[in-house]
Amino acid sequence: METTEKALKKGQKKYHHGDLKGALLEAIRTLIERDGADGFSIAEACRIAGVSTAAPYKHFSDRGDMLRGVALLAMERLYEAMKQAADAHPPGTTERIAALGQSYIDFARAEPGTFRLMFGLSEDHADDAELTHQGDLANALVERVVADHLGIDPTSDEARLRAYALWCFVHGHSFLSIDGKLKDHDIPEAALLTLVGQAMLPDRR
Amino acid sequence: METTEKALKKGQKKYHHGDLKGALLEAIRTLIERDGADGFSIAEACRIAGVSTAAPYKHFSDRGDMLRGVALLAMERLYEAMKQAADAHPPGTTERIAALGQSYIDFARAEPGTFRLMFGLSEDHADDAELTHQGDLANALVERVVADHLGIDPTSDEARLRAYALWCFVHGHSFLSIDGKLKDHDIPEAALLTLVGQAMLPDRR
DNA sequence: TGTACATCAGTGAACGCGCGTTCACTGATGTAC
DNA sequence: TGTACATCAGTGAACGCGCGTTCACTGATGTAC
Repeated sequence: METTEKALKKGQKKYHHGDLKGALLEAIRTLIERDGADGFSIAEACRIAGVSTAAPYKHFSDRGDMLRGVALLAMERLYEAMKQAADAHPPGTTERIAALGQSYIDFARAEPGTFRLMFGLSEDHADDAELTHQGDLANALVERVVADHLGIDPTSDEARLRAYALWCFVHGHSFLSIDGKLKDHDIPEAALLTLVGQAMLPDRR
Repeated sequence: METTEKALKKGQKKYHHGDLKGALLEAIRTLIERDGADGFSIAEACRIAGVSTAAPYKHFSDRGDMLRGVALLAMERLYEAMKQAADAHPPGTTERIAALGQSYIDFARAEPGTFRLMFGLSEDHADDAELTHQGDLANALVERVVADHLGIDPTSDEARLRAYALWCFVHGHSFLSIDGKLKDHDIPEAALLTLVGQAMLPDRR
């Protein structure tokens, strides 16, 4: 490790990469943003990471496994962003709901290719435990925030229904936005979030 | 034409296909449902249609043009389905809003691959006149139905905002549904549509 | 009604391409003694 | 502290593959006369 760091500092090439898995995931993510999840190639990711095309197979079983890795990391990041957004406002406020939705929309806009991957991957990895778990976390967070807002039980049918309705709306807007369907609409986003938040989740302050 | 029909009835192979363009579009649509828009291959569509791999280029400029053709037809069909759903109920009723939304959701579920194509195609064909026009038609329909429901001007900001909000919701639910994110949710769809319809578009009967 | 002809929707063979994956290998690393 | 060694993350060359697209061509069609 000592030796590795020295070599790094001197800028020498080293036989062992140090964090090839992380570097590949980042390279693939970049390529996905440029070419889409179906357009990226392992060969190009290897070129970016500066390794041979056989190297990734020490860390991933195949192409699908690489995409899965990118999607899982992205879901973790999305969850963190949503959590921070919600925590930034007190429970029961329209601002909290709006911030939660906005964090989701912002993520989709910042990484549209990765965002599409996260949801398009489903068919191949429908019963992947880690992906499912990460999705459940985000879903539970929305249900908790919505239930807090309405002052009801997070596990009640109403909380789950309203949380899902909110998610649908935010998800749909995110997709329409990154797919360019919003261009000629000039819809004010703040007004949109306020309308939905207040219509479906009446403020109880 | 006479000769062609005779040949058809006798089941003979004929040099000229008759409607190769239509047959290819249908073959491609089938493959898109099986393999996704990025997964379909021209070669396989040709095998299905029973022609050589060079034949499609008499009708389409390239691969992208073929996808564009499928998307355009699909958008026309979706628009017709939405129109029929709306026309089946009197203006101002919650049923009309619900039926309009349901027709959209049903289309997504019936042809998920094609549905994804219609919205994922945007980047390459952002300024395609026909695709844009077809999209505008559907959007105007939603705005008209929403405005009728609320008894307001379809071109008003409020009508456009509420129509877009409704679209977001239905679009998001459609995607989450076909991406399998609904599996563990067991959300009752009727309750969902009613909640959203009544919350965002109060019934004025 | 019959014939000559222009049109153009098809053929089928070929092309170059970059891909995902595998293979036997090499050499840096950390550890046991 | 020095050495022998197991480990395993890397190499680089090769593979077979199916793809999208192009080409000169062929032959069915409809039309002008």
